[in-house]
Amino acid sequence: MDRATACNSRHVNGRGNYVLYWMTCYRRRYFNFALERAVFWATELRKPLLILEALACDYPWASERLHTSVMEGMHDNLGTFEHSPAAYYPYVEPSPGAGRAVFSSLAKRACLVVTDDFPAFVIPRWIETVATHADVLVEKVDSNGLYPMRATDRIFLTARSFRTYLKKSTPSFPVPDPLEGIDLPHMRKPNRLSRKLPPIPPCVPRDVRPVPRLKGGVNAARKNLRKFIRSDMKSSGLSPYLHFGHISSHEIYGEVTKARRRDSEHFLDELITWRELGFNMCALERDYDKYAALPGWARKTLASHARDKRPVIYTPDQLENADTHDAVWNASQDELITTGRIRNRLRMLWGKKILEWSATPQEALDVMIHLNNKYALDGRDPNSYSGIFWVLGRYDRPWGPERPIFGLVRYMSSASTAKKLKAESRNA
DNA sequence: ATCGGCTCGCGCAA
DNA sequence: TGCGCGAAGCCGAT
Repeated sequence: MDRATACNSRHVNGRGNYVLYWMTCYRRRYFNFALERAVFWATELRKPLLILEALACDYPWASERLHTSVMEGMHDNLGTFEHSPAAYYPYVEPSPGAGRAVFSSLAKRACLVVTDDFPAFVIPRWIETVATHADVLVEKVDSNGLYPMRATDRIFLTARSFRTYLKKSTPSFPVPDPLEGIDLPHMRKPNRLSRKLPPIPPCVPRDVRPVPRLKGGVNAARKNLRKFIRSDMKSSGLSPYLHFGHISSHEIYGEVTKARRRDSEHFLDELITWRELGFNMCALERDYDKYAALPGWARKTLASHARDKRPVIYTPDQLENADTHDAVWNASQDELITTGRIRNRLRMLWGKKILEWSATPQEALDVMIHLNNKYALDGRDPNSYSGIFWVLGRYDRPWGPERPIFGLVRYMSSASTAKKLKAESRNA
């Protein structure tokens, strides 16, 4: 299986009480290779399966908004795992650090730990810490996309070459429901765990409000998928669900293909080529979120314009508060703050202007990462980093004429973006 | 409304 | 070695 990776060289403890699935990113029952793997181990060892869906409270950019989405997903999962052969427990960390003790006491009694292999944000560090301290085997499993992200060690620099590579590879699919028809021993409720969801802990910052119109969880995800396929196939709105793992790209691919719509090609390219291109970068490039990982031509051309006079410079605070002279840009930043998303076309303009209005490209990068991770429901994801770095030249090519600040990095203007948006809404 | 040129990396044909 | 082509553009010429 090219989706499972051992994270330490410890052994499976056949005398453990259960197999522990530490669910951190694929927060779902269905189409989940990691859960499938955990079920395999539990069956093999004839042990109960304990699923711990964990939510920390002190990771960077933790907010009421993100907690709400994840906990809505937990609420759905309480339903989906009810009457299943596995023991499912949501765990919402009540205060900073509390989760460590709970996790390590659970891991002590486990035969092994299976967890989600996610290549970005804090997850790789968490897995490393746990793998170092655990007394048993820790396995991470890749259920991110149709193609295993570690099947190659080549970092792809253009979508075109990645597309050609994918055409030559074979996608692999998890079973729709890994718990169907499975018989496992039952287990007693572990201490300190409960099937009830607590309120959002007081330590979670309240400054980024939830988005009631965009409910998290597998039920809302599937509802949105059905609606998307029934309608125009233009903007799916599925990226927050993909990010939290409330739905898998395998299921989306399956449903879209089943519908046999002729206009689905663009969407599938976005879902597969572009989405998995981002996972390829994060999985294989250690510095995926650092300025230094930009392509050489982009760094070179931006450097040669580093000392260009900026007609306007806004501070990170002014940008965050949507306090610029540009109405189109302010609207996109407002949209990000209130809805947790920016529409596709505006998203790129949003970044290009941050580059134009920051003292240096490095500062622009910092601001983009901060604002996107803080407010976007689908932030902190390989795809976010693709979008942000695209602004600075990643996956793009040079475009003349050479301009101030941008050099040969593609430029965008608010006026023509606004014009295109208007034309699009007229056609709709 | 549509077209080419701006410029680089990659894959493929030769 | 050369050629065509590429997520989201812009600008000026027709």
